[in-house]
Amino acid sequence: MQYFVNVILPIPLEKLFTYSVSESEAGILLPGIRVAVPFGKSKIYTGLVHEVHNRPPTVYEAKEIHQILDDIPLVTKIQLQHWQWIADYYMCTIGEVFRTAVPSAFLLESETLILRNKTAEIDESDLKDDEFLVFEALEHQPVLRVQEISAIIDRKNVLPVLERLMHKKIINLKEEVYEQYKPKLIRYVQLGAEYNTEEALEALLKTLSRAPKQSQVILSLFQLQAVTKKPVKVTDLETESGASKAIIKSLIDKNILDEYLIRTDRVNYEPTINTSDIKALNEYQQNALQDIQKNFSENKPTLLHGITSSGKTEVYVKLIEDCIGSGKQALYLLPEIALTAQLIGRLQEYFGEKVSVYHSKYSIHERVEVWNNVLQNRPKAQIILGARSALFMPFTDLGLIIVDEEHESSFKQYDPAPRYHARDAAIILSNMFGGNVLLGSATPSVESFYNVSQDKYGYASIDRRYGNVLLPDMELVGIKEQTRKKRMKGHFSERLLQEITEALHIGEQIILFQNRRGFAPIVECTTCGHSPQCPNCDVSLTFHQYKNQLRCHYCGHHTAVQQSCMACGSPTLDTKGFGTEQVQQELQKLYPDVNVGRMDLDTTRGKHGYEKIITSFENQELDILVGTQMLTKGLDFRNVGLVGIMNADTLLNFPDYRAHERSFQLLTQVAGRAGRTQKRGKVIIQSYNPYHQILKQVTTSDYVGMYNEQLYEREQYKYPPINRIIKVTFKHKDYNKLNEAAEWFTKSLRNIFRENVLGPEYPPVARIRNQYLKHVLVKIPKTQSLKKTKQGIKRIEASFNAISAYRSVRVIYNVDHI
DNA sequence: AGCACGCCGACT
DNA sequence: GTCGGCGTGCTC
Repeated sequence: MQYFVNVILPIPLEKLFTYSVSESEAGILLPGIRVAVPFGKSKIYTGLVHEVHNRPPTVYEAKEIHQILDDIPLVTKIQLQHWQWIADYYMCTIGEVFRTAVPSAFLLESETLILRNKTAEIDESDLKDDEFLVFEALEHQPVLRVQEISAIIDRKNVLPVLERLMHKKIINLKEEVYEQYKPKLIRYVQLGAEYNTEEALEALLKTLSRAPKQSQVILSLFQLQAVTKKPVKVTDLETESGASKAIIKSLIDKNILDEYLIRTDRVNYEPTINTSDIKALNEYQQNALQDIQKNFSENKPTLLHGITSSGKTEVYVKLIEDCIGSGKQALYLLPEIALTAQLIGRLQEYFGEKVSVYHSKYSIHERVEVWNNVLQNRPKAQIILGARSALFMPFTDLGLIIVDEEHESSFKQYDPAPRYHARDAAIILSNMFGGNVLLGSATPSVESFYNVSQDKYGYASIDRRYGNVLLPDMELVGIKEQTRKKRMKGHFSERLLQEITEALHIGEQIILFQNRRGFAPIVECTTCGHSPQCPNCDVSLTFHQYKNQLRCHYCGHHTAVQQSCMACGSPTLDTKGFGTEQVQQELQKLYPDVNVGRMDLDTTRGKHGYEKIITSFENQELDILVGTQMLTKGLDFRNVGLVGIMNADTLLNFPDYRAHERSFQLLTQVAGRAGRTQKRGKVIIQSYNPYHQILKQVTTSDYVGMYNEQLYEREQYKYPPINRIIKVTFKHKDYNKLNEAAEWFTKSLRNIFRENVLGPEYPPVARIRNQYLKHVLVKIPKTQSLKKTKQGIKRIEASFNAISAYRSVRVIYNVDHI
């Protein structure tokens, strides 16, 4: 009897790959165990066992697996099912899901190592120059990597050289597979065993009397041990004694100190946090909770519609408590940016060590540890708090998923595949466990509210702010007239400045929102009208004053700012539009004594980027915070009295059927940052068109009005949630080829789907990173089978790929594109 | 996706 | 002549 495994590889190929295994291996292997397998001529990949079977492939000889990497499955059966759903629904391969779902440390890579072959006789004169260089390098270093060889002989293609050396029996090649994950070891020290007696110790101190630094280290060690009775970390000893690493090392070398290593968890929390009791819910929260529980008893996903600062988190906490009380795991999903120390701290306050955090700013090692803790259903990972990718944790008994800020578009992954929506995928996952899902938002997505109206989701609401704080007072300020009459100071209306001065005067903090980073999006020559463009993308370069650079926000290209026009040489350059940098600068000029901070992509790089800014604003080291939409994501500042929106028009005029919905959500969310305590907050919205319907709906908090209007429009134009959409993107560096290919594909689509095919159309930015783009939209009416539609599209793709001229054009599907 | 193989221009 | 450029096809 022969044995085989079907393996998922982390590549965008539809099929699984079959490898042969021995009988004993077949006895060990289970779906979800990783295996290292040879793939192609020389690579070794990490694959995931999908099935163990006895059916030999008919048209090819199966290769043998290289190695088994786990003794128990790393991925659960439910996960594999869930992955398959994602792959089918979002039109990608299960391999692509595999790639994003597991921490990258689980995907081993192979690397070719070059070793010296000691057995053969070498005739050095027989070697060519480059061969000699490699030979010589191997005399000094036992192992070389391909990359290093490439550097030594200063050439990209090293294979011919290596082949010749192999032939001359000078080197051996070895495929090294290595685990990227290494347990974290902490170095501890203790006094050497021979100094355990008092006499020996005294003698030691005496000998060290002429080495004051060293004896200080010993004394510090005693002090530390006296305090804690626990093993002493080398790092602690360093800080306590003030001695350098070298001094401690010399003591270790002399065997006066013993060094030893202990394996630790990276994801430990300081156990100093006192878990506090969960706050009692007020009447409105209590009602909402009851509604939710009623829907949960029918296993219905439920939307919690609670206005900003109505205390949704307390309701979540209560539900989590119930969930973990019954021994199940809970998942709390948030948009990436809202995952701040603030919220993590708040949950830890209630649940202590049971909370683990998982998101992209955590290192690959930390992610592996959280993964293992969840897989083993350890108490410390009973509650997972994370961004959309936390959905892929290997839960064994998931009772509850909370999707907070449900309307956030960042729950939908845009690039690369799988282009999944974490909210929707969460509902599917929860179904597989028979658990419950709660979607929370102050401004629910039109989709979710529609699903409530269709009785697909349950509904609960809180329409009172916590502590009965009033919703902020919102004021629209038209700036068209003021601009014309030159009565604006920079981008500030008199009204806004008045309120800022007032707020500063009474010591309140201010948030100013401008949804564009940098200083100005366009630099223009006043003489010839030329403006610098990105060489790789079809966009103008954004001026960043702070670095005196022109930057492309699509590909990252940047150049220094030119003093005169590149086209005509005229020195009169002007900027158009404005971003957060400019707002910050203008403020600084208007209020020289005030501390103005800025929060956007440029100031929040790095693992603790957000936290630094948020903390200093919280601690009131900053009086005014200027920022992009990052500011809207669930931050809770106590002392903000005024929120200013610099220019609402850029949001409203976005060329997208969702622009109005999104503007409503964004503006409502920013406005909600004002006045979270007793005093009523103030919001000023500047706009060229203050009579815009959406702005009116924002100021009157008319969510239902916005929803009805949007639904009417979407019905008219057949957009979601009435219809489903699949966006097909074509991508190629050759403009003409792209057009031809897109035209061909669209024509075929139109043959089947008729008027429900839109395009092909260039996106607003038609070229990114030297690749031209074209979009086609396929609308799918309620009555049309989604599955059949996808099959139809896939069939067209198959014939498309059969045309050799088109094959190199990338086709990208985005199901339910936002 | 990688990554080899294969066929063409520009340089030691 | 070699080197590396990119188009093409395959991977159990």
